[in-house]
Amino acid sequence: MNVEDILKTKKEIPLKSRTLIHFLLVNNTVTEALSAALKPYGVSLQQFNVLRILRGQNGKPASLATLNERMVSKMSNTTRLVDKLLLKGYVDRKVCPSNRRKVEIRITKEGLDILKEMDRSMTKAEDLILKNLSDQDMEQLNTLFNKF
Amino acid sequence: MNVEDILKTKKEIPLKSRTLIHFLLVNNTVTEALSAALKPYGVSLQQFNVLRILRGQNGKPASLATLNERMVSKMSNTTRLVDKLLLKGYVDRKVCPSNRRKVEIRITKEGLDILKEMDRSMTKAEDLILKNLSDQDMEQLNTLFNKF
DNA sequence: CTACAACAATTGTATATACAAATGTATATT
DNA sequence: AATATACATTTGTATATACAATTGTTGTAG
Repeated sequence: MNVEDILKTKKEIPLKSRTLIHFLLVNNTVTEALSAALKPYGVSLQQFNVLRILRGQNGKPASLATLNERMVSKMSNTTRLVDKLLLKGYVDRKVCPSNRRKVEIRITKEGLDILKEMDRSMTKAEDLILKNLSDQDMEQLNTLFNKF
Repeated sequence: MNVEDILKTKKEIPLKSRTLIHFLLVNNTVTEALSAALKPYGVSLQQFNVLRILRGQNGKPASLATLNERMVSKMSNTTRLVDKLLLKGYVDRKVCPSNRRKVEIRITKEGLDILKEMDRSMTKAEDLILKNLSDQDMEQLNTLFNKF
């Protein structure tokens, strides 16, 4: 993926701008591929993310605030995001008995099952996205990403 | 920005997943910073992008299809995106006389002026986002991004 | 114990995005 | 010329996201 080709410009783009534009372009291909992998399951990347976080809790419930901390996007979504997962039966939500301001969210058996299937699909997508990168390339990327 | 810290997990994450998660995390910080820089001007990143493309046309009009090709996201937005810019007076749209299916979109004087201001603000944001990266780091990133 | 601040989640509203269907125009086929 | 096909954009609809305001609950100071 060459930036100048895509932007169809002859002018040289300053290194910083070029890097960020390139970043955003790659982001699109990445998120498109990942979303496509989840499409058969009818969940968004964010919803998948929440399911994974809940699985990582190993039965312990998570509050909305906890989810939000671990996720990337904003709070206001989280309520409605969980609503969607609830409708699909992948999570379970109840008021926390010790602090009624909080809610306890858990992944259901059904959620765990479907998540396992999604994992397979996601792994395939990841392999495809990263097929041209060596392990060393990825290590390098991670090192560079740490500088952001 | 360390991935394991953010995800609060003890388990080692496979290299590929780790790389992609890290990528998405960086994407959030990047887009947040860039959007924030544009906020005072009341335009989204996409709108800014369109204005830049139009400036790059040097007076030549662009059709929606052209914009769409140069942009990253999807067509359906583009009509409405241009609507917004039109409302703000930053662009001008008329039916193409030689092919009435097409539209000719141009950036206005006002658009050019405001774009110049935005550029300053964006450059500052870029500097901030990339403050920990050397030129060599960025070159490396660009090389790696070419593999996607 | 009352009033007030802080907390956790939800709701409202506006805007953005994705995908499919529809509109209007041009080109090609017969 | 009439019809079908392809093209370029627009519109409809559902969903996603951002930000502010609101609700209900808990903790605390007087």
